Amino acid sequence: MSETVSSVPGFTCGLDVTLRLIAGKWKPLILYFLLQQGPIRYGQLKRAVHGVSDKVLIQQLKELEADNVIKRTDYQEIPPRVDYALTPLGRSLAEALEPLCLWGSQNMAQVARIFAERATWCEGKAS
Amino acid sequence: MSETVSSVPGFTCGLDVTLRLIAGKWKPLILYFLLQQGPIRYGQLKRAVHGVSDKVLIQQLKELEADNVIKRTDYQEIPPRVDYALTPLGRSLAEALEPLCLWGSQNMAQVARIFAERATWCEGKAS
DNA sequence: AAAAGTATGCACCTTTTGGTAAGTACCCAA
DNA sequence: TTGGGTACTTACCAAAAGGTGCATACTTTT
Repeated sequence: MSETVSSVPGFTCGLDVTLRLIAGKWKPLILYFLLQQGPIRYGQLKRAVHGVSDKVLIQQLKELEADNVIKRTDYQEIPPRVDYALTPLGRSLAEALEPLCLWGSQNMAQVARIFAERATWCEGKAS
Repeated sequence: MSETVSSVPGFTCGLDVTLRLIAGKWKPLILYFLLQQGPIRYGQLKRAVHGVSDKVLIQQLKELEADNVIKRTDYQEIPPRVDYALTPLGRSLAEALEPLCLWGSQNMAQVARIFAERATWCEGKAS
């Protein structure tokens, strides 16, 4: 940990490496849904990832593609038909996210209570 | 996935639950270092989490404590001596992060190349 | 008396991030 | 001719997030 493998970014540990690669509110969810349902169309992915805007989804898809985490296939049709899929690198990364999916599913009730308390706490501050 | 367990936040899936709980640039790293070295002092934690400011570290520690993810122990001494440790909930969450640590360590070289290309690409845009 | 150390607070600021709104291109259907 | 659908672009903007700089309290050390 006292030496970094690469000088480009100063990674502090393995977790730092991964987090920087998937930094972006929607990227982990994009990978998750591509793992579950991929390859899928742009529109289908947008519906799966609730709440994201076109502008940001496209932006983060471009970044993931540039980083060789996902693969984009344009069928050159009209209307446009484009598929997104995980690369081998992306697949291994998405699989590493699975324990977080499992953890969230198993602890959903407790986390919901935590968020309810957060809401109460924020309301208290607002007054 | 069409029904959410709780109405407080509209979770889309288990991963969404987890990501929202640890949303914050430094939180995953805080959990990671507490798992590796905990319980530890504030100063030691700050050194382990490279680059974070006091203001933000304290803020995110407060949030994690409020969410029952970590536990803070003030020994009421002068100079101040404060320990931070994982709660059982926090420990299980930190353990779910371990595959991401492993993935990052195993793919560090390739990710470093990705970041190098990003730098090249950004330089191109800057000119 | 001044400095050091530890953990933390706070006002203000900069940067980052995600979103809105309007637009594009082109074929097909109405 | 107009509207719909798909995937995507772009200018501008608001909110969120993280950081800076200075300060606090108190004991011990110099």
